[in-house]
Amino acid sequence: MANMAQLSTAVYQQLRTLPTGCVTSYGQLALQAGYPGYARQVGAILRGLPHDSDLPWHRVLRADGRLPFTAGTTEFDEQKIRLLKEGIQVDGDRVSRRYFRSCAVS
DNA sequence: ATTGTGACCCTTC
DNA sequence: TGAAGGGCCACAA
Repeated sequence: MANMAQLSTAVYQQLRTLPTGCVTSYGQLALQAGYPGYARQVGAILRGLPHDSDLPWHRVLRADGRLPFTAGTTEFDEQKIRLLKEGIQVDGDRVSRRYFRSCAVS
């Protein structure tokens, strides 16, 4: 089990540290927040974010690098635009893995 | 108590 | 690369 209240808090805090130009996955985010195995709940949390939130929700993708929304939907376009605006190359409905959290030099 | 439902993930072909 | 199958966990009905 887990206290969802602090899970969301931990997730918010963790997400806040994700630098511009970097992306991560739901699973990684959950892990870094201290809740391994809670990827789905992370999704549920982001789903509940107000549309005008300051948090970089768009930097969270699936583990395989694809966007979580079906191509064509407004949500999909919104996220894609935000990513491109940060200089993250989006190829169709996915992003190259090198953008994943090791923004550090390679 | 059971069942279905996700902005999910991983291992194996 | 990509599909399939199974695992995962909180929540609502």
